[in-house]
Amino acid sequence: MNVTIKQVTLFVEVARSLSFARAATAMHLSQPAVSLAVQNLEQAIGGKLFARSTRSLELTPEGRAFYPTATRLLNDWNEALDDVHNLFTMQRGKLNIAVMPSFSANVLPEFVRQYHEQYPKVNLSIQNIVMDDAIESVRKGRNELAISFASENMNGLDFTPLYDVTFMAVYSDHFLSKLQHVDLTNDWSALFEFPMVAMDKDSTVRRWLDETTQAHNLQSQIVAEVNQLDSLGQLVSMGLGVGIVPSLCEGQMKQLGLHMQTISPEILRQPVGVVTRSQSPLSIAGQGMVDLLKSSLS
Amino acid sequence: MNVTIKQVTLFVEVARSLSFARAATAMHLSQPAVSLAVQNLEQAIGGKLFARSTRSLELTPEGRAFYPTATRLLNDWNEALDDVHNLFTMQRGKLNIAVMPSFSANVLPEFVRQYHEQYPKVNLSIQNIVMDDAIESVRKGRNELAISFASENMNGLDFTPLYDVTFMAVYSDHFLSKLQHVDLTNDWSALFEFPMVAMDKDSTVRRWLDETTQAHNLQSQIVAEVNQLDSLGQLVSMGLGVGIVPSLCEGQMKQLGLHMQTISPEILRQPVGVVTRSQSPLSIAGQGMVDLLKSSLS
DNA sequence: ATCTATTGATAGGTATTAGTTATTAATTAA
DNA sequence: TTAATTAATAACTAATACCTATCAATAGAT
Repeated sequence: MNVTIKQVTLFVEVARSLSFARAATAMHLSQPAVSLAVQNLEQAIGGKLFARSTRSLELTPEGRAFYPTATRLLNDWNEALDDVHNLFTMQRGKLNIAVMPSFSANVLPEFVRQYHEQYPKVNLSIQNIVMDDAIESVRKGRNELAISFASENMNGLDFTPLYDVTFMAVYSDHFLSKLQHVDLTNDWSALFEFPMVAMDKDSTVRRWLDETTQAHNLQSQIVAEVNQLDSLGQLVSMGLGVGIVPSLCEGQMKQLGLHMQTISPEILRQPVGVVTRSQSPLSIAGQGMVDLLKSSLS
Repeated sequence: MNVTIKQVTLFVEVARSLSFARAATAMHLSQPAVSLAVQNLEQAIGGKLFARSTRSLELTPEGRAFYPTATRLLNDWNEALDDVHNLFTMQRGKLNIAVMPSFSANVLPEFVRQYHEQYPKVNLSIQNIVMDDAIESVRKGRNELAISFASENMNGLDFTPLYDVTFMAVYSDHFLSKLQHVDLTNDWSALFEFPMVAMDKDSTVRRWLDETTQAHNLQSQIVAEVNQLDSLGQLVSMGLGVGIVPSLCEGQMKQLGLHMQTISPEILRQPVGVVTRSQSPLSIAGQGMVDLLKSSLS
């Protein structure tokens, strides 16, 4: 016979109440059931835990020695199972995610607030890194998921699109008179007559911009390169030139007193989505994140 | 369904081997049995521990989180049960006993050696106190058993006699010529013609001696009172007088170069035995002690 | 693409175990 | 001595753990 949780539980209950009958009613069992269970436990561990006569019941020295150990075992057991259960019901848990900068600067704060409201016990760790690194961190397993554009190399990764990012022209008062009546929605080439402030060469946004201008045989006059969208906004606001930024940044740019205008959406349109590992299942906390992203961003 | 040890054991085994089939053979079960057990466990804790398809098996994030906890639980469990088992097989254990001085000075050392040889893992704690305190300590539960004479008040205590202690006369060369031809076995009154070294008034041995002399209308000339048998021996060896000591001390006295002679045994004869609590059962280690005492001292 | 081998899930039946009621034995209190 | 209480035992029943047989899915080989 192997020792079971139930046997030890019953031992503790009998030891506590010093009565087989009372322990039985407390555990919703019949008295013989408890009697048998304790007998089996005693046989399994090779000695008596109780000294019993029909009218008196007490622990043997070994029973007395085992009692605190037994309660500790049961407590540990229940606590551990509770912990896993809470993991599933998302009352606890830890979720590591990676987020690309353009998302983190704009949509993320409000989104994190929502997530935390819904899953308050989940410890959320957000890593703010460039797209390629974000995707790589998911591949390596350091983060459970990433929110970013889709990359070319997505071997072993799943991409769940959330929404498409379009790009907008941004400019200051300086260019207002020349641009406010131009319809960039149909033809964005007019934009290339102006000096331009762009992101660094290694930025994904810049790469797409270059590819697209090349494909359309356009020539851009880039007068400044920066490595942050915010810096780009600063330079544009100084009248250095116009810029092309993800529409997500609209709020950010307008705070700098800049004007924004939609450009032909078919040209520069990129899906933003959730990157996860193909084989690895998501944790409950991670699945909750994906669900919330889907419902609140589409 | 309640979570069982077996279920968690199987979870750990499957997680370790990353195969239901291998885990099954390792645990001497069929594959469906393992499958069912893990399913039941998953249902009990409210979520999946494994992400399984027919050709690939891996832990979910929750399963990964639970795995170390599960192994810890199982280790604790087995270790605790081993501990109790060892308590019963006396590979471990602690035994507190009280021993009265006259026993501890003579018989005890060799006896402890025997006990330790037989039960090497038992941590034996010996308290060396006077008879009444020894008995009281058992009543209070501070010691599991005591080796001593029987006391008058033994309410709630059991006394298991081991052997009878007789008393002997002890004297130095100084009294040799006068005593060596006297037959104290039949008539000990001759002893009272000599000055006597005795134990303190509060010693049990002294009390019995006084009671017995009074009952026989004898008059003792006590020239010195000491509180230790060894001191008594010292004074006797200086020729101060004769003494009456438990026969157990024969060796101790002869080492001091003293002579010993049996006195009429019916007069001063006291049973030495094991004192235990009536209701409380003995620990296995304690029972072993009693058994050894019985077999080696009777 | 098709076939084969492998692996986990499912279904149905059986053996084992856990739990039940009824009864007995022992012991204390009246 | 009797009544009441308590744990152990016996005999039976319900629950469940486990087995065999089979199915479904998939990766790798042909």
